[in-house]
Amino acid sequence: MRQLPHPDAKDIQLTEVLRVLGDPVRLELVVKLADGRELSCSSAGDDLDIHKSTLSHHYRALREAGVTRTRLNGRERMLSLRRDDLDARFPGLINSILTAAHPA
Amino acid sequence: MRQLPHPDAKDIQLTEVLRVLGDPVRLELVVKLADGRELSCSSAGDDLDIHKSTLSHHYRALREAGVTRTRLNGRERMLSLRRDDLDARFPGLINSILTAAHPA
DNA sequence: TCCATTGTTTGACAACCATCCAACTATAAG
DNA sequence: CTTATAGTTGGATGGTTGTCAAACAATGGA
Repeated sequence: MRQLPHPDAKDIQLTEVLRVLGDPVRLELVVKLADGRELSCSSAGDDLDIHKSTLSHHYRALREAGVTRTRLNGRERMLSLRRDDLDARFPGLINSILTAAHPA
Repeated sequence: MRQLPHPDAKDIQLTEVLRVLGDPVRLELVVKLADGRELSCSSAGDDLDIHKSTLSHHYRALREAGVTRTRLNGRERMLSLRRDDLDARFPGLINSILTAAHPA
């Protein structure tokens, strides 16, 4: 498995995006990726008191919904937000969600 | 029961809104309310092939999440989208969701 | 008063979900 | 080669969810 499967941008489903983001843990993870950085799985979840396997399931849900992209990098997996793809498909959506979620 | 309980605008939670809208049936219902009309429960669900009790549960979920308002009117219940409240709390969110969901 | 209409509630049920734990894979480092 | 690191996978579990069906409540009309 050299690469992880990601849905094409055109196949990203709105209800899937909303469903996946309708979980506090996953929304928090996405907020952490909002600034465009790539984060490893461990650094993305390091201040959440959640078992690593649970986080792994969340990462998969986010990836399969098309919300995040996962890049293999040695023994790490770098997560990033698929902002361009999401913006192209659902203009303004991610922005307004992140604005709403951002405590500042 | 003269009035149904609705959350205050300030108590509407983002994850609840996203979770509730992350269901195809409920999203469809909200799309139908997008133009600002009030719809009775039966007219809102008349072209969906779903049992009326199931729809009733969806209506409650939408109302309790703060997405819709339900007004008692005789033996009907009139549904409407709480667009102002949602817009005030999460600027642009409902708009971008409706735009994304709109088939045209 | 009786009946039709509108919608809710309760129960049942299968499916799904978030979580933890233990075992596993794969890569990097020594 | 051996060990440590980064994540995943599969099982188990308890809780939630979407659905239908049947019974119920409330209103309006005949």
